[in-house]
Amino acid sequence: MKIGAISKATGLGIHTIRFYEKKGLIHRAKKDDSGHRVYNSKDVELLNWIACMKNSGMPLSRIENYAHAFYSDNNLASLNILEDHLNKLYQQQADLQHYIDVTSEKVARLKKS
Amino acid sequence: MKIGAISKATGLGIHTIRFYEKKGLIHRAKKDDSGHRVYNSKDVELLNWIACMKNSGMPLSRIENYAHAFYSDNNLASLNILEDHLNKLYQQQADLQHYIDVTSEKVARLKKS
DNA sequence: TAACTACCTAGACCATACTCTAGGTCAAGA
DNA sequence: TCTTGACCTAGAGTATGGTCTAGGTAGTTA
Repeated sequence: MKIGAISKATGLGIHTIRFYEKKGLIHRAKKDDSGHRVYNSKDVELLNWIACMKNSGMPLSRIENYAHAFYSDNNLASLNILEDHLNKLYQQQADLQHYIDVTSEKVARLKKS
Repeated sequence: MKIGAISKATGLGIHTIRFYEKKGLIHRAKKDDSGHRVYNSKDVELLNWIACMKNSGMPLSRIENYAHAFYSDNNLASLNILEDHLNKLYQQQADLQHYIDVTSEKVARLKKS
């Protein structure tokens, strides 16, 4: 699987994947005889997780921690990071609920006036 | 009320408030005899809303639309923007729930292994 | 063989949203 | 009067996260 294929599989752009590699977010991919990057299903799995975490607002610096744990096959470390992430998502959920409440209230007030 | 006071009142930095003014997000403030910006309670209200919308992920370009409606005292326009914003918040809520589900599942799986 | 496509590298460029600096004014307190 | 602190302007610098360009290689297709 080359970069174009994994790009399609994960929804991340080719430039973005190379950018993540350059940043150290993902490991330097193995290259085939032509010097083209080669990916496997584990890479797809990781990049899909990266996309998921990114979309839920995790900064790349934190995603990098998760990626390191993922590569080290250190389930405990991965678990810690994911639980931490989950807590952040719950916090986000609470904040979001607050913004929804405040905004709904304002909408209701405007509708009455 | 000068810029330092409104900064404390809204939690936005002094530089940030001047930056918002420069961007056209908020109106150019009136100046006193010393050339210092003067704010009133309506400005506090708007800046608090801006902070709220910003924290819930609205880009400044969209916040600007709301600010224009706010200044024009056009309740209908404000209402439209706020309802639109509310819909985006609900969408965010659904997305967030999805990320929570997926992450919880992964956490549960890791705990079993 | 020529064109076409996907890939490569290094590095420039972009958008967003600040954040700070330099150099200066002004009013009040010691 | 001198110093301190809050303010001013214009513009430079920073952080994040991409996105694109130039110039080139390699394999496949007409």
